[in-house]
Amino acid sequence: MNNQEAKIEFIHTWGILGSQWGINRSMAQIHALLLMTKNAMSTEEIMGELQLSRGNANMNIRDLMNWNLIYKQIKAGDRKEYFIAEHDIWTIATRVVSERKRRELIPAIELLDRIKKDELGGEKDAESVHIKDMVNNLGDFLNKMDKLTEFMLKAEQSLLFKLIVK
Amino acid sequence: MNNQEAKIEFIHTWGILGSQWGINRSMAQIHALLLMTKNAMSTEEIMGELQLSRGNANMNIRDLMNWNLIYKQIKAGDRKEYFIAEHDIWTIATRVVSERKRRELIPAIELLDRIKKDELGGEKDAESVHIKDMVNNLGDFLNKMDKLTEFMLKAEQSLLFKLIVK
DNA sequence: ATAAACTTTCAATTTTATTTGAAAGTTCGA
DNA sequence: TCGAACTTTCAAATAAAATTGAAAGTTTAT
Repeated sequence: MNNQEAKIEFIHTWGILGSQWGINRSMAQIHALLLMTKNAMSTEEIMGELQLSRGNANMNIRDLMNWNLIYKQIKAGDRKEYFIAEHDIWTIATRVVSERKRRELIPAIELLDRIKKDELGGEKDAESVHIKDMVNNLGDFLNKMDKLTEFMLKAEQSLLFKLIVK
Repeated sequence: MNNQEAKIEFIHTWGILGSQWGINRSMAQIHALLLMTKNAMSTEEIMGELQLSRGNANMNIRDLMNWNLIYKQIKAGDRKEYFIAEHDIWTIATRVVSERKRRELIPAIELLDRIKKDELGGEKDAESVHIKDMVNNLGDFLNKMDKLTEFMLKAEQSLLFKLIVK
């Protein structure tokens, strides 16, 4: 019945959800914690709040920085590093899309390009033709998806949703 | 330099890619194999081709059927079940989007709805206001994403890409 | 009703991913 | 240059996920 409880519930469940879709629980929870925290937190504070080891906290904080989902913040007269989340949801979304593109889409496109270039032959039997068709179709589709993500990354949030969602 | 080699390379690498983005290797490989195979295959044939145990093959075949990415096919005068992949790339894409929506988006929307309804209080301090704002903004955004996936699922392929990709 | 042909289940095992925490590394002020 | 304050690394431990294969279950033809 108060916002502190809401925050705890959010962090807990976001961790479970994250782990269901392939993001490790610690990373999802650190992100959830920083999302719901207005000000920057130190590694110590994060470790304490989520009961994580130093190594685990450090490694997942670095991962989140690689995703550009959190930033380092320096406080004057303090040697500790503090971390603060990107709080703008549309910015978060574009960062996630851009990272998924880099990890999921690009390697698949590269695979299909390589196969097309190096391996596809001109055999005319039905199975061979099918393979060639599938490689081509899948390659074309993935390139369109790539364009689609580019569009989204360049578009303004309001434009995208006006266009699509009325 | 021939299509059979292309098929083998595709299956192998698709399995690795799949496992990098949270789909288990067996499932990704079975899907790749059936994608690249024109005709339906039996469990035995799949096991043989990919060197999987019966249990593993059976379980991942069932998963792929739950994703609606492969279908059971019965051959007259044969008791074995055969499996064939959905070969149309746009149809595959809509099935994947629809499954990811069900698994990734809906649970997150439900979490935020629940928090909004049951837990958010009216505290006025900066941290509490921040939590409330984030829950609301994230909830709104996820609902828009839900609309976006609905749009994609209803749209024709050509419409979507004409609209977005010129 | 039986048995052969086939599919599904699941406890045990193996593999992979995550987490820990102490040690090594770095930075900075005095 | 030293050492305190802090961050990073990484081998070992733990936890989670995938895989195996034999046993149990199901279906069908006779």
